[in-house]
Amino acid sequence: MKQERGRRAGRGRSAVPPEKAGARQERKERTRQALLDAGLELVAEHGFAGLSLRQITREVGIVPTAFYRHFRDLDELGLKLVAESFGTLRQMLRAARRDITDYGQVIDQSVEILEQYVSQRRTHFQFIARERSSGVMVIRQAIRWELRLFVSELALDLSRFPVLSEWPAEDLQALAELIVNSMVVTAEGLLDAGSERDRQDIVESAKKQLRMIVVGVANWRT
Amino acid sequence: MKQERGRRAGRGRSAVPPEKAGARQERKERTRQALLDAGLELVAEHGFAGLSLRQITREVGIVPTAFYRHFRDLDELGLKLVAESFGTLRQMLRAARRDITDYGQVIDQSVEILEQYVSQRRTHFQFIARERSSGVMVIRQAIRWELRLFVSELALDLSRFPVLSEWPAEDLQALAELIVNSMVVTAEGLLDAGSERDRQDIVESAKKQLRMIVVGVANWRT
DNA sequence: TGTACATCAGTGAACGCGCGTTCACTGATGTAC
DNA sequence: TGTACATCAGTGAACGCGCGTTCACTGATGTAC
Repeated sequence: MKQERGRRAGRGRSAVPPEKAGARQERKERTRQALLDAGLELVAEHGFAGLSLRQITREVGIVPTAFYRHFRDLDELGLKLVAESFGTLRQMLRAARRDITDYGQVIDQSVEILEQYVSQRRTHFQFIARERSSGVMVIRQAIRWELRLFVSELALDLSRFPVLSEWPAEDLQALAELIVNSMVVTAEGLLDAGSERDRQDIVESAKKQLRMIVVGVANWRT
Repeated sequence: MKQERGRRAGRGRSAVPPEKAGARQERKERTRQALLDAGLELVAEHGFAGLSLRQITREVGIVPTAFYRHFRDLDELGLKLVAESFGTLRQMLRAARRDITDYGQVIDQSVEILEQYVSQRRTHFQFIARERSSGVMVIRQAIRWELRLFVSELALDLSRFPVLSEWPAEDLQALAELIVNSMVVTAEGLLDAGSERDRQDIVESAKKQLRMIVVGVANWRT
């Protein structure tokens, strides 16, 4: 997490590493990403409202004032984290489109993909789950907006299923919302799961819930 | 929100109001409730993590140090707010048990009761929705725990429906979870709704989703 | 009913702390000739 | 290839601010006689 530069800070006159190689721009980009990573990590611990600029720069190993070379303020960093996190969500949706071929196993496979992504990109899911309802207005609104887009994208995917191809847009939207909400709650559960047993219970419950929804869908008349 | 005492603070030597009537205990209780109310109000604005003891006491009109006469720290006040908020949720569940008699209208009536409670006890719902996923561990855990209890209570209610009386406990639990999650998300939506139009869309979508779930339930085989 | 003492909710001064932000700076990297 | 100047990521001192918490206090209310 910390850059090697960090350990050197405060020793010599300058914190810039002596190695000649690498463009200035590249190093700036590396620092910027380190700030984003540290921010994400700290949000997972204390929530965005509990985040401090000094804490982030301390983690990265630069002086607090250097933060302003990369972001106007904490909110700007937060919005970048929103974008980054939804990038991961979309990646997951693409993986689902790609990997789910057998419609008979669509539920099990969906939940497994979710499980895999939650464990691999833990902090992104944590960020969205936490800040979706947080007290920091600008972040909350950005997440709500992205989530609405995400629901629409899923609704489009769903319309490709034979059973759903004739459904009115409203119904598809409501269904996609129901699924996304269940997925978000499942992800939150997985993030908080204390044991392997917890994890399996949550996965089983999520599958059961999706199955109920699918049974509802199969028998639905608008 | 402010007690009349508040406006007098800082004028005379003592902030205690001159009126003789009322036991000391009663006045203490009034201050305590004023602290809880002010806390709830401020959480709705900035989230619990953005709450400050000084802000609360300023709102109530007492000096910061007097806070300690009522609560050990902010967390203790927060936990009281969790209890208070779930009191409202249980009251709503009782209202549903009492008022829903026609099973044909169970969905419309449930959503209407939710709508009514959300608008009447706005801050309690806001508190639960916000802090359920917040970065403040002790509050988050308390809410999770209460929410799990609440799901079990609903599962018990559901088991009284003829269609569900033969369901295994696991399935009932999963169904109750699905319903509670949808309700929580619906409540969050209602809290954020900007216009009457928004509100109606959310209500319609919630009803549609519950109907899908009910159709699923009617055709369910474990 | 009156008096002497105990209780305790609220006071106000004081503290040390971490915060975000400003500012003039430094020195390695980049560029023009 | 060498020199002179520009750029700019990171520095470090300084600021004012609101915070939680401590402490000894005050004076209205409560109680015992």
